[in-house]
Amino acid sequence: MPASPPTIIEVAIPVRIDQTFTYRVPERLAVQASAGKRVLVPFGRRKVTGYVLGPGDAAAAELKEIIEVLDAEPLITPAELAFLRWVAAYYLFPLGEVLKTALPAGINLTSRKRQVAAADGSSVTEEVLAGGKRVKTELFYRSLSAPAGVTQPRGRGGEILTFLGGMEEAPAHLIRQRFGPCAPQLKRLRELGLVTAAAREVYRDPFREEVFEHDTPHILNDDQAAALARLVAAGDTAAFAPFLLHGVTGSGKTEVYLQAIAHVLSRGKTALVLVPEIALTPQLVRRFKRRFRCGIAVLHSGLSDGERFDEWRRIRRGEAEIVIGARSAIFAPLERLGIIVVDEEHEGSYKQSEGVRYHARDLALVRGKMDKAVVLLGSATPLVTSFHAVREGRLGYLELPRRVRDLPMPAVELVDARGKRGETFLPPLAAALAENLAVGGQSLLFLNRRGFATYLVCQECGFVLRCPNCAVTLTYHRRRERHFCHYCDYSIPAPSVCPGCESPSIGLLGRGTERVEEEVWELLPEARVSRMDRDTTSGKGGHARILRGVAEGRIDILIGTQMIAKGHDFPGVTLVGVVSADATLNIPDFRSAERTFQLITQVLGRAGRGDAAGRVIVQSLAPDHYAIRHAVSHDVAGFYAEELAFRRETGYPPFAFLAALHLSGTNGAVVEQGAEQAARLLQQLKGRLRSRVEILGPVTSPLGKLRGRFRWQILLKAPARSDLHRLVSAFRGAIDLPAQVRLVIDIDPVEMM
DNA sequence: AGCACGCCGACT
DNA sequence: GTCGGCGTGCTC
Repeated sequence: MPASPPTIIEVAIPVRIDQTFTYRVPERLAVQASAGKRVLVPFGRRKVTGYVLGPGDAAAAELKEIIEVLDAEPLITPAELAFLRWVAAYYLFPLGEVLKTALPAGINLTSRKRQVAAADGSSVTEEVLAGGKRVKTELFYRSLSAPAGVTQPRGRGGEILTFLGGMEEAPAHLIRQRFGPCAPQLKRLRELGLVTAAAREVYRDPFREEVFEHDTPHILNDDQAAALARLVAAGDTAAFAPFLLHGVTGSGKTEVYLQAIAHVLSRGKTALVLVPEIALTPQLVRRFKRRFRCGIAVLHSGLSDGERFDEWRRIRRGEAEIVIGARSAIFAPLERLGIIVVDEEHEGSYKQSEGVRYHARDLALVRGKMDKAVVLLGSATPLVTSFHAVREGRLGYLELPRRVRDLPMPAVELVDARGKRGETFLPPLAAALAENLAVGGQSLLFLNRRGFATYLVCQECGFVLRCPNCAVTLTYHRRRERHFCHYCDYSIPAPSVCPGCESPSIGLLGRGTERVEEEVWELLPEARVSRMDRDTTSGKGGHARILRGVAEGRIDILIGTQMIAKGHDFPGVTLVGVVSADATLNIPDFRSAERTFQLITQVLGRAGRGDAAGRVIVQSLAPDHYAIRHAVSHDVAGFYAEELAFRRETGYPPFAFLAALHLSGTNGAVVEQGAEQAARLLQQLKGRLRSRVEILGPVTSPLGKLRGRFRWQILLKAPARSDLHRLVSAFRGAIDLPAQVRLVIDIDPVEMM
């Protein structure tokens, strides 16, 4: 006998409360209200969208009735729900919020209270239901044989008719694109009975306009072929199989992704490709569209809500076999998932730091394990934790040690800049820039700091210009004649005298890309110079404009921040100069050496053209530091060995697990009290649980005050993940902070295998 | 996260 | 005298 439909259901609501809710289902909705669908429910004084988890327990509390079932079919499968439950439990975030994050934005209905002017002039509060993305429809035109007595119209109407005659049918946007605004003509054609129009559901496709030429798989070199063979073998076992694809820059990792995915598709499975940032998706999508004729969907935050909803629906319906997207694409509703590729797995942008604080790189491994898929982490500079997992045998190792066509690694010259802080270009770099310009080569200059000068200091009284909201110095931007806070965007006009003592002897110290640009003008006035950083790429297509300039040879020297180190191909670049390799080395973070090594290695990989290895000059104030030494000698294994020794000694990941509790608020004293209260509770719980977690703090966050909020943090270090998780969960259940103090729990992303 | 209730400062 | 600031509590 079939189970009778539940009359009581458990519902997850997207609010910051760590509990689910139970509702009654009226008889008329009983059959429809199944797990995975959305329901509109009364919640407090408003109506909100919730997610049905399954049958509920008749609790003691009085239950409200659901108002409506919003979906005909479930939005998520039981397997997806299991994954999202894992995410909620692991990151200590309410399941309803996790579900909302995983689903396309803007689909939910909520009631809002609004002040509405009444007829008599007074105002009344009115409840309005808002939200809910709809499917988009478009008119499709089709030509008919002309009815008797109707002559073919002249002018634009006739042109359109001829155009339609040559094809089955055409959507309105295509006609508009070819003929410009033509609504009156189309209306006339319909009235004459020469065309018919039918509304049809369409997808808002971000790549609609483009046509793609096909290409065929490239021939692999021996390393690529060996890597592919292992991926193919793993794919055929249909078991969870995680790999690190460690390939030097230019070694052809993407071609391995493409062919591994082709194999997965041939087995009737699907593929998910994660990329670190939106700017890199178009070029990758084009490469995929040229190779594959199956459905490819794109998911990232740069799409409009409508586009994202449509891409999501295509995937949900099984119309896309490949999904390419940024971190949130880890939640893509792909079924029969065969492979997850995480490109540039070391990139920090895989970490979501608002709302649900997940790490997509880690979740790829979790989801891959649940779905029995191959997980392929690709990088030229893998995370230290990934490298360690390889050594422990938890991650398969695929190596591409050579560049395609056996292009040699660039020759790197390390220049000791100690005692020469005032000089932007030491003689070797200045000479190399001039030589390269003379022979018509392109150069890249890398400095990971934007603006002109890092800070303003008074030579008279020692005053340093700082942000009133954040504990950082203000960076001087010459073009805009202002000092900016790079954390909160606060700015003030550049003062001409010291704001403290009014002395005119103020100095601008520390250099950024803007100043490097100026100094290149002075050094090489005939060079065509451009700069690429957040200040010059802010507008729409700002990225593309500069990249095109370089590609078309209109730029001799490109100066940039880490933007130029990542992903983009600069095929004509024969010289790379690192102005100061140390800018990122001294930030107070145990990962700063790792980040510096990765950044330098990535930027070195930009050198080389055709079959010629490029030339690289690295200026450094710390030429003996192991991160810089190993980066310039391309000694990846050497760096990891030293970094792992350092991590072992200091007790950082992968030899310990971390969590951070961030407390913030506008009242410093209250936040500090909250932090102390939290630390005391942690100590108590630690004793009770006999936990081996180390509790550091409370301490003020590195930035103390950020964007006007006071910040304190408590760091937790544990030898085992389970230990850490038990303590933090217990803490979260027990803590009762004043409402002004906001608590954010950051479970540090470390290896998940 | 909203949303309303509630209790203290500067305004028509 | 009220408008409105945000501190506090609640949501099946």
